[in-house]
Amino acid sequence: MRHDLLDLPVLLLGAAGALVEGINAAVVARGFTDLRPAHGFAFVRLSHGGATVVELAEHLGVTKQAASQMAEELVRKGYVERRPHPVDARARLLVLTAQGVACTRAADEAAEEVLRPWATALGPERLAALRADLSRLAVPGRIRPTW
Amino acid sequence: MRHDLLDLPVLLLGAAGALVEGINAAVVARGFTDLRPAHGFAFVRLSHGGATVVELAEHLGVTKQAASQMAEELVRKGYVERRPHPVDARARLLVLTAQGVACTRAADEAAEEVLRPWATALGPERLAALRADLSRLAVPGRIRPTW
DNA sequence: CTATTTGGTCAAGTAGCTTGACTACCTGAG
DNA sequence: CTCAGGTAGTCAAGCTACTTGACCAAATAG
Repeated sequence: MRHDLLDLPVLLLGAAGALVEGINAAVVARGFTDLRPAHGFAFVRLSHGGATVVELAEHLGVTKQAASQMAEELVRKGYVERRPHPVDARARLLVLTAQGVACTRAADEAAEEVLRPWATALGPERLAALRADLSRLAVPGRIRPTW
Repeated sequence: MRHDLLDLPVLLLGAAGALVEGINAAVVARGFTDLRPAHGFAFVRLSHGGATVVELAEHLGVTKQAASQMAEELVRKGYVERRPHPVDARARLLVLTAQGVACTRAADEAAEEVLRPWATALGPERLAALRADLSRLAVPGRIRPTW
């Protein structure tokens, strides 16, 4: 292994951080000023048929209490709705409201916008190769950036 | 732009997170059990001739008060030493102790160890290409993962 | 039916940051 | 030189997103 690969962690972190910051800034610029990146990660999980608090907690890598608090916040801000769970009377299904769906659309646009300069800098084929290589690393997928 | 590029943020975040977690776990396994990844980022800045509190704060992307608190913690734990600044009597130069240097060596070994499976999965040339592409993105370099 | 597990919330505590205020020292204009 | 303003660092207090612990209600196992 080449020794200068050791700065790969820094590069990876920088790229990921810039991406997250950029997307969040673009989402805020679109009027969703009361959201953090962590909320976006929650939206990702909720946007496919909803999820329970426990499922959200697992997705975010936090305790169910923390997930419950975030859910409460998102409900209060109008992005999420609590519905009775279809098969489990204890559980409640968290689903996005119309405002929540609008926010995810804005986030998609923001992501594309932030990625555009990357595509022009690297060329589309190199960027696609980057994505392919990263996807082959079989990353476990835990999203929990609170270091 | 291909539409499946939109999962690049998730991939990038996952890869960066896995790397940071892996390196930190390996460092902890080598006996440095009282350190977080954020301390590693501080060591990166201090390992080249030391730095002042303000310089450390800029590197970490936090306030000088936060950097001062971390410096105090690292001094207390024996990784860092405060020396009078050679040209500015207000400032104090933070430098790594022998223990701090040993920890950075352990972190280098840990990074190599964590990257090894990546090299075998992608092949050395693809990994090098990955690094090259990332470095061309001109990432500002702010390391501040507290979202 | 009872015993255990599971989904969710309430409550209190904590770690790592923030803003604000202050001292000591440096720097530049006159 | 003096002195006004800027800078390095610390102390203090406050905030926020998390944590652990306790608890209830509903599901599930025996």
